Amino acid sequence: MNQSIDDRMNPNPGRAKNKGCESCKTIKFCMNSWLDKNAVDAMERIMKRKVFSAGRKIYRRGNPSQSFYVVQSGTVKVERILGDGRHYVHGFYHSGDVFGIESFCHQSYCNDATALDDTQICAIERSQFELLSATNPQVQKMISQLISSELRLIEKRLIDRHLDVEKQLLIFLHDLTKRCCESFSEDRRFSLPMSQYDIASYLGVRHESVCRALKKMQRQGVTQKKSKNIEIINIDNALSPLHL
Amino acid sequence: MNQSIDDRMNPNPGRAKNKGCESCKTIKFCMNSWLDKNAVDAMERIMKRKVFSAGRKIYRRGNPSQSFYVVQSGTVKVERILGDGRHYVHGFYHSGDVFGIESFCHQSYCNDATALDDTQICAIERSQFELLSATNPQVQKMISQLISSELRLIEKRLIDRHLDVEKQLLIFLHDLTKRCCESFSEDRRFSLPMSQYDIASYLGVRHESVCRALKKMQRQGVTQKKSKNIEIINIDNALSPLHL
DNA sequence: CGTATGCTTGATGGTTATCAATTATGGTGG
DNA sequence: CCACCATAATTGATAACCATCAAGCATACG
Repeated sequence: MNQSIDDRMNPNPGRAKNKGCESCKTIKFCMNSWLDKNAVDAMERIMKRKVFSAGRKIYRRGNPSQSFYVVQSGTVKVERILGDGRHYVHGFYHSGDVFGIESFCHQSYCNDATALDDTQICAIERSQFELLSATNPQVQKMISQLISSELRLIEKRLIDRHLDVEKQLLIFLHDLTKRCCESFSEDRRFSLPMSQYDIASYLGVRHESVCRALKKMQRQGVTQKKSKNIEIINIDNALSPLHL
Repeated sequence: MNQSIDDRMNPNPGRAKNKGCESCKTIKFCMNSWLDKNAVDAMERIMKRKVFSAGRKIYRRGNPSQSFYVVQSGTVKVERILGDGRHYVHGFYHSGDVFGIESFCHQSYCNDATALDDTQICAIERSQFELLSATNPQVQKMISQLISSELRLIEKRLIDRHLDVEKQLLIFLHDLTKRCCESFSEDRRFSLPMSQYDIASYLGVRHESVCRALKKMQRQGVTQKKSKNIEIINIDNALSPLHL
């Protein structure tokens, strides 16, 4: 409850040079894939690149929701603390993901957003975005599509929540692998950017359960761990009975 | 799996006379509350009223999602059958609710929609709606707001899913009371439009658990049952420790 | 009046929350 | 470079909750 202790809000986040979306590695994931050249150019003019170091807050619940964001590199955790003290993780966002959309139709942010890594993001101001959207139907449609994507993701989690912890964790790691490893056939070793506590909050279970499930997967040879890195060995076989 | 047995799709649904939104009892809940007089008139011209009797399908998963809908009276269940055979209930929709929005950004419907009562609805064709939306920023914004509302509801369910069945059921009945009873201070007796199986699918639990929880609430005097009617006696006291 | 569907109840086992305690890890300052 | 601290991860024991299976009852509907 003592906010000042954990107050890591970045008072003056680093600002990266705007090099243009053409040079951005995330362009193939980014919202620009919805848009034609003209719209991309217009979007590019209203995007501001920023850098946050690990642990910094990007926005905070209750602040006016003036922008939404695209992750260029790194990982962002979007969460809030519930009335009963639990942490609810709305989502983890990786390179190419759009976040802050859950608050787009609200005056103020519903969640806190925190950089888990050193993270580069593109900020899009809503006021400028709405000017653009008023004249460009592609841009209009984009925002509905983005909110709709969030809806699908949350609904998927709602449906998966009846599965036992181990299966939920398999699905979580599988999705993470798809996001974090460039190509799926390549190296599947990566370090988990979030803590077991974060994963537990995301899945709605206790951190002890996450720990035990991870251990069990290692014993069964589904994953391997070397220091902080995790490697997915044969997750597909483990997932196949799940009717995904 | 034998679809024809349960094939209750209405081949030729009744069509109610369009009397205009002014005379519609749901106007205070309806999407029209977002819009000014001009936009309401325009919406009114593209809305078609239809009647479905209990058990009829309004749309079906996989069909092209040409319309979305507002409930005038009655109750609509939106659900789909998952890969493992479970029924997942996306939502129940009552007077004034908008449904079909979950499929707005898709080519085809993601779910089946079924009338649980004799139900009157307004259908809004997407093609006509998008023409309207291209020139009217209020209408544009409305669709984002509607999808965003669905997102909030689903997220609420995701968060509540860790609660035990009895608490989830309390919350469910509380929400239902707010929707089904005109004023909250008035009579809180109403008949549940959906089966215990439906409620169980909505909450992601077994129907036996729903039955036991309902019985327990009756024993504790939280609810009373007379034939098919249920009456909420003192749900607020039961809900107060839940930090809602 | 028979059948289908929904509802009810009991017994049992499995999964996870909970509480408690210990070990590892990373970062900080001396 | 090491000692120290805070945080994260681990492990064990126990109890609560719910799924599951099975069987019987109620209700509606033709």
